[in-house]
Amino acid sequence: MKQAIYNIGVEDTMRIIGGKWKPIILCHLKHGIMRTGELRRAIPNITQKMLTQQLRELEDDGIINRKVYSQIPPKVEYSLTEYGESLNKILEDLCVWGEKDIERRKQKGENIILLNKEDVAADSLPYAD
Amino acid sequence: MKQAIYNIGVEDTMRIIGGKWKPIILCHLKHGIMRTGELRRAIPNITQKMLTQQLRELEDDGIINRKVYSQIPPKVEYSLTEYGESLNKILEDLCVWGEKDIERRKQKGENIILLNKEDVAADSLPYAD
DNA sequence: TTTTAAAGGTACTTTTTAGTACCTACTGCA
DNA sequence: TGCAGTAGGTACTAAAAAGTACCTTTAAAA
Repeated sequence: MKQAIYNIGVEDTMRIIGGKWKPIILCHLKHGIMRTGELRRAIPNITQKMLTQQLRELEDDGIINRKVYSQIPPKVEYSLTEYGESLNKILEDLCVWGEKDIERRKQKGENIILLNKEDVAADSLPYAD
Repeated sequence: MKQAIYNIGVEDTMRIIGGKWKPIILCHLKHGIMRTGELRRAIPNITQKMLTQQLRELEDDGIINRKVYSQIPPKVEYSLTEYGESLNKILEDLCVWGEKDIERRKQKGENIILLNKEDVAADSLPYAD
């Protein structure tokens, strides 16, 4: 059995949700169940390979569920596990912080664009400013 | 001027605080001012090069301050900017989630160790490696 | 006189991560 | 008949990130 040694908790968190695609995948899944194709369309530029690979790792870490329907053509649904949902607040905060940061940089004259503010559910979320 | 396009806020957040070392550096700096050497001792295994490089990038993104004292030998202090402090809650949550996750995995029999629950830390102590 | 400590620079190499291209199976539809 | 949609797998390559080794400056201490 291989041993894992961490110096600080955040190392473990980042091992699990870090990288280029995992935070994005999780930020979509926190809204509910999604099929593979939905995720692929929701995440422009991700390849089938990277999507599947990242989903497998998240599944192995107990963050997401993979539900396979035995039918043709195949149907697979992904969702956060109960444990994965313990990340909901963090994921939301990460999204919102980024949205505000982009807004801030835009104000400063940077050429920066956010395509989907899909996350905010704007009317239900009071901005603490 | 180069253009930055994001599909979702979390992409920007991760660009700024993601990677192997930045979350760790920031989790230390959220406790207050630290000198370069303190950070180096607090983060075992980080090299001088990576430390400086990551600190520069965080500075460029407006997250941390770099205060240079004109003296020999040199003295440089790093701290979160006011803007950087808007990440405090997120950083704390990332740390705590990881600590709990490590505890959970340990209970499940995984061979996993957390050396410093850094929030009680004497994080300026020189650790032998 | 040599060494140490401080902070950091730079060229180069290695490792890790991500991307490309092409493959599977099955069924319905035009 | 042949292609689209669905959810993958796999070998190989490219790019990004991180690591190694060695360099600088200066004052004080050994």
